[in-house]
Amino acid sequence: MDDLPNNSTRVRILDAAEALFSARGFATVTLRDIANVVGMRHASLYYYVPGGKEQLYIEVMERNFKRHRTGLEQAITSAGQDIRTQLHGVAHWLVTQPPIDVTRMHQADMLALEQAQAEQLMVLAYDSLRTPIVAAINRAVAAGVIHVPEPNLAAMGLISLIESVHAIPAAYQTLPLEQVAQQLVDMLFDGWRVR
Amino acid sequence: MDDLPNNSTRVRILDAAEALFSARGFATVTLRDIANVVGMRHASLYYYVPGGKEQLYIEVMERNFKRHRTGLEQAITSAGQDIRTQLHGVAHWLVTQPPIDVTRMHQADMLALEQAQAEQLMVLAYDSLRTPIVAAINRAVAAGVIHVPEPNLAAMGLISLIESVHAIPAAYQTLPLEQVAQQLVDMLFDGWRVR
DNA sequence: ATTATCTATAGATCTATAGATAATGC
DNA sequence: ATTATCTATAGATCTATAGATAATGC
Repeated sequence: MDDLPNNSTRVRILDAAEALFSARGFATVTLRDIANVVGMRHASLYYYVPGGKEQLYIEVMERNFKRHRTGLEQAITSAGQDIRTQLHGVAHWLVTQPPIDVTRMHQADMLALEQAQAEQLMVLAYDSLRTPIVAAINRAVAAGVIHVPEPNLAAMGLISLIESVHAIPAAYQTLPLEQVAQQLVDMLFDGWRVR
Repeated sequence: MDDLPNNSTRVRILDAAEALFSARGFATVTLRDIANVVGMRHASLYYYVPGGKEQLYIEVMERNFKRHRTGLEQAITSAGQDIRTQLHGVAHWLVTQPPIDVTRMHQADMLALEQAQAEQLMVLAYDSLRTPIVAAINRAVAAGVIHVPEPNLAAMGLISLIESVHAIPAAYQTLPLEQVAQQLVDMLFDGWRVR
């Protein structure tokens, strides 16, 4: 990486870009949108990110997923040994982060990138999100506490389920997202079928 | 509605637009993309849809959700009384339809529409998807077969979980989507916790 | 001097419209 | 005559670059 002016302005640009790209995707966000949040003209962004919109997206998403990997690992570790509590920790972490829409990334955003970079980014995304959760699942399966036939599928399904809280319109939000996400986790953990 | 030239070409345009908008969203799809699929110049689309891109999106999505409502109801009805089989029917129906990404719709696509139309469309979306599934849930709850604390949340969560099959890259698709969707339904139905 | 930002603008692309032309139906 | 499609183009917007200007640090 080139570290030209690695100061706080650059971080503010990345933060603004991350929030916007995460919520709305590559095509829907313009450099003007990002510059407006930071409080500068869009041309000035090229001083901090010479590669332009595409580099900005890739850099921001790589940073995002690397942070998610450690964030998820810490959320699970600090939750103790109980798998349900660990999953609540996962839900809490995800809800306090910018939204992740893996389907939109895969089906829309990646089309704007060169294929090699797109594939690399998607691998990073899947690995970062999946690995910590699959590890927690496998430990609980080994302990005989849960039964999960397809841990990889289960981990990505859990992510999608939790992220679906961002589909709820403001008018319907009676509870804080944090609690809704916990309800969704409990639903998946306990299952619909009566016991 | 104006029914100008309500022939098969118009239906082909709507079909192409629906597939593209559903997969990639409003901003990522251009009128050229749609016209290319149909095999005409993008200017010719205005003959069939004078309201342009926005009308096309709204009309296509309204058609989409109305079809989902009846499609889901029929999938559930024709599945018999067993709730698990009914949910497999839901999964089968959804997987054979264009993908639905409610989060992307809510957070990105709706920004391109006028607020009143956006709200109306989102209400139609939620009602069309939720109602048939909530009805099935409530029947099974009344019969004492399942336990679902928040049926509305559960229904939308189920949709998101099933639609997450579209986040799987082609290289990882070892099973047909139909079967993966069924695995996800079973996972939610049975739950992770050992019985 | 260097760093950070701005103005101005080129070039590409997209939506939408106007008007011409070809194909079809009476 | 009407229906269906095309060409050409206006107007808007977006990414990106060039070069000017202001602010900062030695």
